This record gives sequence, C-alpha cells and structure tokens, in this order.
Amino acid sequence: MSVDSVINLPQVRLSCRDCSLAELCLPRGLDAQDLERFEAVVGQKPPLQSGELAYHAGDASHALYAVKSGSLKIVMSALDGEEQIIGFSMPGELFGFDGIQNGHTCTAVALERTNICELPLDSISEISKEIPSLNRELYKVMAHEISLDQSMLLLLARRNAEDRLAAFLLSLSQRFANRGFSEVDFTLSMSRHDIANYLGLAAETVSRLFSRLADGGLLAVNGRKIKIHNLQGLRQRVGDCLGGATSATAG
Amino acid sequence: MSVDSVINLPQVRLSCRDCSLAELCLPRGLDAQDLERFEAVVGQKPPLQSGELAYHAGDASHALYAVKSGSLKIVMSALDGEEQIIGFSMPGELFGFDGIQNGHTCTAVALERTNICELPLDSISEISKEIPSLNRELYKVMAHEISLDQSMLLLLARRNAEDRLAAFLLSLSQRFANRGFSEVDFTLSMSRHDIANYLGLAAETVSRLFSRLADGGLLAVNGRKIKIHNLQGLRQRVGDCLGGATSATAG
DNA sequence: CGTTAATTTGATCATCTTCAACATGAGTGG
DNA sequence: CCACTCATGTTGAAGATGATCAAATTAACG
Repeated sequence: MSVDSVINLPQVRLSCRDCSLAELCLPRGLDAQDLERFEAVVGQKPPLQSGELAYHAGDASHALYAVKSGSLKIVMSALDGEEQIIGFSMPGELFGFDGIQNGHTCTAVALERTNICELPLDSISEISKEIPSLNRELYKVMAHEISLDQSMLLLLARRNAEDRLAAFLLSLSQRFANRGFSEVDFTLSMSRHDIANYLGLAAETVSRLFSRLADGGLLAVNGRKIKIHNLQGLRQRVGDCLGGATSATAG
Repeated sequence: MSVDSVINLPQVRLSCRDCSLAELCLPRGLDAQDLERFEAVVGQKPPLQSGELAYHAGDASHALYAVKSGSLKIVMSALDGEEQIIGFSMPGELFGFDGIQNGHTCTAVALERTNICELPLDSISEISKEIPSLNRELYKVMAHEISLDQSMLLLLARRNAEDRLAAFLLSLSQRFANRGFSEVDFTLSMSRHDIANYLGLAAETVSRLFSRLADGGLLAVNGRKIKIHNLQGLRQRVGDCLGGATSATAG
C-alpha cells in the first residue's frame, strides 16, 4: 500500500517534482518554473496514525491537503450525532474543500498510517494570483469534486444496494489503476461499516452483497482483500449507472 | 412568484445595482467600482418558458448563470437514461458549475417562465484576475455548493422519507424567507414527481407524506400551495438533521 | 367542456434494516 | 504456545419502510 517516495520527516519542505503522484495532484498543470514556486508553499504534516484526524468539523479551515500515502475518510456529522462518510481520499487526491468559507463541516480521519501535504489557503490564494494555470486548476478540481458528489447523489437516490457496492468497487479499481496498482487485486483500507455508511446501507447488507458477488463468481473476497475475477461483468452489473462517479477528491 | 425588477428584453445589459437580488447573488462582495466592471460582462438571456433548457448535458460550458426570476431544476442523466435531479435553483442563486472542466454533466430545465443572467466564463476569469474579492467569492460559492451537495448525501443516505421531505420543505421555506417572501406560505414550482426524484423517493410516497404531514397538523397542502402551520414542529420533526442543507446553488 | 396530465389513495410486494447469534482474527498476558 | 478478549465480519430470521401496480380523483389547458 505504501506509496512514499521520500523519507517522512515531519514538516520538511518536499519536492513535488520528485513525487510519484505529481501527475495526479494539484500541480499537474504547472510548468517547471511555477512548480518551484508552488513547492515552496507546500508543507508536510507529521504522519497520521490510523484513526488520527487531519482536521475536525468546526476547525477553521486554513489549508487544503493532498494525500501522499495511506488513505482517509471524510465524515460529515449531523447535529444529532449521526455521521455520514462523504468520501475516501487516496494518494494524489486533494481534500479539505468542505467549508472553505466558515470552517470545516467535515472531519478527516486517517484509515491507516497516512502522510499528507498541506497547502495553506493564504499561500495558495497568493500565488494563484500570479499563476493563472494554478487558479484554473483549482477551479477544475473543485468543479470535479462537485461532479463527483453529484454522481454520488444519483447513486444513492436511484440505485439499489448491489449497484452501489459494485460502483464503489469499480471506482476503487479505477483509482488503483490510475496510481499504477492492480485494478483487479487490492486491499480495502476501510471497514465494512465504513463502506456501508458511505453507500447508505447497513453493514450487514454490505457483507451479504460481498458474499453474493463472490457467489456469482465476479470476485473473491477475503476480509479486506479483493480479487476481481470479472471486471467486465462487474461493469455490466453496475449497468451504465455512472459517468465515473464515486469520489476521487473529497471534503 | 415573479421577482422581475427590470423589463425583460433579450440580451440587454442589465444593472446588478438595481437588481433586488444583488445581496444574494455573486456580486454581493463587490464595491461600487468593481460592481460596475462586473455588470459589464453580465448578459441576459431571453426568458425561458416552462420546460425550456438553459443548457443541456454535453454542451460545452462557457458560462455560469444566475436566476433572476422563476426557477429551474438541475438534472443529471445516467448513461442508461435514468435521471436524477441534483437541485432546484431559485432567484439569486447561481447554477452551471457542473462540468466547468469538460462540458456540462447536467441539464438545466426551467420549471416556469424564468429569466436568467449569463456570466461568461472567459470574462469572469478575466476580471476575477483583477478583482480578488470576486475570485474569493467564486471559490466561496463553489465551496458552498460542495457543502450543500454533501449535506444532501447525508440526507439521502441516512434519513427516512418523512425527514427528507420535511428537510426539503424547510429548505424552501428558508430560501423564500431570504428572498423576502413568506416562510410559511408559498407555492411549489416543481411537481410531486420532481420532488420525489430529488429526494430519492417514489412520487406516490411524496404524496402520502404530504397527506401525513397535513394530517399531523404541521401544514396544509392544496396542490402545490403549501401553508406551514407549525414551523417549529416541522423543524423538530426533521430533528437536528441538517446544518442548512438542501441546495441554495446548484449545477 | 373535453382531453390529458398530475395527484391521491389503496393493496400488495420487495428490498433492505434490525436484532441476534456466531465466526474469525489480531493482540495481550499468562 | 495457548487461552482470553475485543473488534470486525458473517449469516439467519423477522419486520418495516418504501416501491410498484392499479384505480380513482382532481387539476390544467386548449
């Protein structure tokens, strides 16, 4: 799972140029010169242990974050204590968009040992004035986030449990593939309970659906280890549901 | 319902300064001088009749839009033809954020006779370089859109049918109030079918829920005319669900 | 005023939730 | 190395919520 490409010293400046995720991350649109200026404002946070928070709902939001290794869940809490997982963030993905206005509306929880880069909003805002392509890229990333959330609305409102899980697995598969990992053979970093919450289902239902998909020969499940045997079949089962939904940036 | 404050000539330049919705709309953060520059790039489209489109999924996206009067639904289509209403846009609200990147992912349909202002992306991008407060405001509006979509995810994933409808009505009530209309007495511009689609329910269920809420004495329903008798009670019924969810900008 | 669309209401059915019991597995301490 | 515990996951059975099908009623509009 580890995608670290640098030694993880807390708070060191780090080079996006040397980062294996640069093609997926915010600076993907920048030329060498602008990239250098961009790097100068990027900080690295100490690694998060599983269960630790990158930020908490209610915190003032002073930065965006990029996942360098590991993964997180982005959780929105209702006033009555009910929680909803809004998305999962994987290496190369940005998170922290929730409540750029009035402080965070979500909490970001590491699902495993996780390294993140910090992009202070002030600095970003400052340099994006002078780097139009960065400004454009930021808009794009936010518009993308909107599209993903909206695809997720369609999934929750119109699809049954099995379609939702299949779409979720396909999304993960796609995201692993984009990062150079196997698209048919991966390990989930989130619990059944987290998957269920994300998909608006009960954990028991998710468990049953995994069994059913496995019985159907589409995939093999061993705890959190997934082997997709029939990617094409899985795609067909999802139907033509989604135009690529289920989160690639979140928060 | 009509909030027109100028005569509706197609494509005329119009004054945001004279618009009764200025406080709700994008230019709310601008001083007099910047407002003038902003106005210069705003165009007005010919009024849309009920059922007409502001844009269609697949169209290149070359503008953001603001509702001047009337209302629209923002609809996302899955490849298999299934449709999901992502939000409803009311006067003073912006829409058209879907697919700023690769063309629109949604279709915007007028629910009644509707006037909209057009903010060409090129011009916006141009002048926002020179008006930092406009740039900031744009980010805020998009971040707000993300928060709303995410609150909607919580609503769809975790709340039952009655809570969803109550939350929807409260959201409308709030938005009418913000626009100077009664918060307890208003007319829906969307059909039961549209409401049901938006809330991930069947139209029959929505109809039954209206009856049930009316039987409970919380409100009176007469077709699309709603009279809320017990706003506080409605709020309690929704519980502490939402931090203000259910769409104020969409698309 | 007649025709069509929208809405309401009823009855039945399916999906998914809930409750409960059991299995598995990692981690701890004897 | 094994027993114990707590967390996580699986499976079964019953029940509830909301969907679907069907029919009746009302509203909208030319």
